[in-house]
Amino acid sequence: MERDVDDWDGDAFGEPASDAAQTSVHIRTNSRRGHTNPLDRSYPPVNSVLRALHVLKVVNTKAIATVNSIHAETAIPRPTVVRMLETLMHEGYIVRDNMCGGYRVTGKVAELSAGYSGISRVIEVARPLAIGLTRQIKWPIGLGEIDGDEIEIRYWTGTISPVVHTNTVLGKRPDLLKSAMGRVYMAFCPEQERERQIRVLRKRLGSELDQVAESEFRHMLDRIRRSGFATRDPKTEPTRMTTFGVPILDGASVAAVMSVSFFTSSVPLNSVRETVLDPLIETRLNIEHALAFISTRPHLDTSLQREYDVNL
Amino acid sequence: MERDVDDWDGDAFGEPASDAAQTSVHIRTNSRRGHTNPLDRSYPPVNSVLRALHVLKVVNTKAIATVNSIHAETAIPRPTVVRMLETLMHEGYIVRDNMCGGYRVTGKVAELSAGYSGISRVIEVARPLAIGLTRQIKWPIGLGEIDGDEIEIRYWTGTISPVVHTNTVLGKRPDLLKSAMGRVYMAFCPEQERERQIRVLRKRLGSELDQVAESEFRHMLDRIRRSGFATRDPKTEPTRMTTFGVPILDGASVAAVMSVSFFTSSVPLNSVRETVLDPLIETRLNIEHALAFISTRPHLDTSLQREYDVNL
DNA sequence: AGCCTCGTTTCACTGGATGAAATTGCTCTC
DNA sequence: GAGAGCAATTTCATCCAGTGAAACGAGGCT
Repeated sequence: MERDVDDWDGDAFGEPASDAAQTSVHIRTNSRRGHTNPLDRSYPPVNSVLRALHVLKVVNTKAIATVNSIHAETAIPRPTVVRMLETLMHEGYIVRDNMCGGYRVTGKVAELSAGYSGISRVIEVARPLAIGLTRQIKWPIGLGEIDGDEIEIRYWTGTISPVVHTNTVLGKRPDLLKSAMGRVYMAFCPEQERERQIRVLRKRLGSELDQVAESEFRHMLDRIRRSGFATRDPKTEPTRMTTFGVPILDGASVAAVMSVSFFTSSVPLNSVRETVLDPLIETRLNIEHALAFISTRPHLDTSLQREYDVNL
Repeated sequence: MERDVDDWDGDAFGEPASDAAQTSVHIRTNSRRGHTNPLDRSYPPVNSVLRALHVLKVVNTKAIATVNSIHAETAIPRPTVVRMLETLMHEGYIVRDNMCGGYRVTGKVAELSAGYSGISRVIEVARPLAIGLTRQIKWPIGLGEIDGDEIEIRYWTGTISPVVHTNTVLGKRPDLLKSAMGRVYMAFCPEQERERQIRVLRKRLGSELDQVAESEFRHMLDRIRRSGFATRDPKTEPTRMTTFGVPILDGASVAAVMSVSFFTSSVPLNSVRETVLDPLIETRLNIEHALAFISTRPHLDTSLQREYDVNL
């Protein structure tokens, strides 16, 4: 489809249109400047795919669905409804069952939504807040998650930060000992997980992590828990920058970790707390509130909905 | 595709092939005899739909997916991968985000699997057990769920019962006062729900449910809770048959209700317990165990999986 | 038995889906 | 900074996959 900046209302996504978007410059998926336009497309949608998804959605809203009831609700011709159903049956997401008198979804549909329970959900919630914070303080925000014995950085607002000219940090894997994200994860993760990770560190580092070093590390973690944030070891690269990290907690688990980096020389020491750290902590709290909200709101559960006594 | 009975291994579904299936007779979705063959198809699967589902499944398995990583895992050509991704973006299930360096699923994917949480899940678990019971005792088994102020029958093995020649009971809506399913629901549902349903009954029946009748009803529910099963009021149709109902509990909630019906005159009174009721109760316990098992088993959660310390 | 509804099957039609090739943009190394 | 390599996107000729009206058959209801 032809790209038209007027089709995109920046305010609809809680963020003003960037210069790049306003001038209809297409931002690629791996672009390091600007941000992708949610309405950008290279192709028209594939019609049969739209239909199959529509049929699947409708079958999910009914206990038992029939060809006729799906046709009535979707306006798709009956032979096409049958074709879509049989394609979904082929993949195991739906079964046809005359003992039910229709079609129903199977447990296998879980694989079509399982990915949302992880970092995708945190990013979806955190994204507008992180973008807002970068617009406010200029410095880039990162989001990462534990992956084995390292943190993997999954999100970074550096593409819209006016002070960022460096390469990306997406995909980078900061360690658990010296990085801000790693340290804050170790401080706030469940104790059993922390002990397990420390055993892994002992095994990997050998004499580099002797009893004295380990004791110092544990005391550092205590201080981080009390203060609520971690700092990257200043002897590690990039040495001209400071990085703070805070946890994103979802209940008792560390759903993600968040960081901010800035040139040490460009922020007066006595105002770091006010201009960088406190806004970071406030954004963390907002993200956690939003996560808690979507965890407790009523989910789409048709049986619950139908049991309500409707008083008109 | 051409139907070939040899392609279907009845044992794979825990049930022997019926005569109808063995002779390749096609059983329709609304057929009242025999059972549908899971491998029966009128059309070949739609290729673009298969690809889109495959792409969606793969994106769900990754935190952040790229065109190249999806191509590597699916063997789908890159332009086609982009086409499928953009179709899924069109429906809101996936977003492209250069701040993540790739594509990720959104919370909207929940609507592709939400339907499984209800009666579909109970039927999926209960189906082989109910079929086994009908094969054992000959009589048809029904499964229903509460829908507003009535039970809706969602499943019935009458299509394979050798003693059933009547019309179907699928879609029938037995009431909460006199039917076996309704009474057992009222006995075992949470107290708040029971009181709400009784208020609805008072409103609807007026003087037909005076204080004496209501008190008798409550005492009956007490007896049903103690005995573990309900019986249909013998004065209601079909009068020549007896129906027993038991609850299917999932935790504290009544996930479904299950019933068996038989000709009263064809089962000696002194052997009803042994030949009909006890097998029904045993099947109920097996279904509940299976439901509990799938509720607690580890779900597909990629972040949890990746955190395990792999000791090779 | 007759009529209506639902589910399935047929098959002529055509434009939508395809993917190799080209192009463009990004990453990494020296 | 330059250049090679890789990733993402775009182009467009091709053709058969997806379509759905019509027909058919099975099931429901009176």
